[in-house]
Amino acid sequence: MVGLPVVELPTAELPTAEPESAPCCPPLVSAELSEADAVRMAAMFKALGDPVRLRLFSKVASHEGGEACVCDIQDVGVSQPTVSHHLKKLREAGLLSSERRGTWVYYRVAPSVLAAMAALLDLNR
Amino acid sequence: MVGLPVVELPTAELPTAEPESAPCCPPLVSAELSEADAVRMAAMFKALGDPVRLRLFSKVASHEGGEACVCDIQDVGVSQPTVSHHLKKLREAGLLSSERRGTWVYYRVAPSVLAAMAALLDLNR
DNA sequence: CGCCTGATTCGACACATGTCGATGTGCTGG
DNA sequence: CCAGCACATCGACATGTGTCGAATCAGGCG
Repeated sequence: MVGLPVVELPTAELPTAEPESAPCCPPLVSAELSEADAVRMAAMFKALGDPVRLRLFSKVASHEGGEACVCDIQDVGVSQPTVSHHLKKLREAGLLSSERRGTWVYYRVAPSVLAAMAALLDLNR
Repeated sequence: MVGLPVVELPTAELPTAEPESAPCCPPLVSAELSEADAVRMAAMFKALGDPVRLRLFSKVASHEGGEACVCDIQDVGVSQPTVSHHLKKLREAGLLSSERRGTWVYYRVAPSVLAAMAALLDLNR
């Protein structure tokens, strides 16, 4: 659980795919961030910086089996298109991944995300 | 340590003298967030969701002695008023506190912030 | 006092973001 | 093949956000 290598964030799985294979999360407090690192990490924080998105992320993360279909989590007080919009943002930020199975689309937390956040805070030092 | 009334984040006020001693963040992945918690936590993430602010935060956090004056950290590629603006945002989000000593204003990371982020990720479970 | 330096505030502006209803797409079942 | 459900995309709109220069405030120093 400890000593994980810094993990890479997809940053986008849409048409706009970039190489962008660099590690995402140097410790936040032990050394000053480079501009490039700051941009990448800020994108992650920004994606979680909306109450609706944070709730959606939490619903997926805490859902049984580690995944949830949209219908399971879409009750967050905004319209269905808006939910879809926010899920897309989370996907583009590399925090969630999606997969269609039959009628439903299932979302799960991207595997390396939590480890990345831990590394970010330098908690496994 | 868990299950207590999560604390209100400042959300405003420049005087910046609030106690702010309790943890702010229920675990993010073990259970679904309430709307109120989501709003509070999202405000925190949002404050870190800008590259300039993230760099400023990192500069303060990693600075020797745990504090830095504005002149030490203002080289982030934007004008000095913009730096001041972002520092204000970080202050309002409860992430930094400031103190004037003579000519200079010193910023430091609010004491409970890092612990709060750790709790948020449920890493001390 | 007057001035210089450090820092915040103000006013303005371009741009990004969150939201909605309407519409489109993909799959299933009759 | 068509009706219907689950999601996604589109277009539009109000609001929020990051940025700047100019003005202002706060201290130190001649």
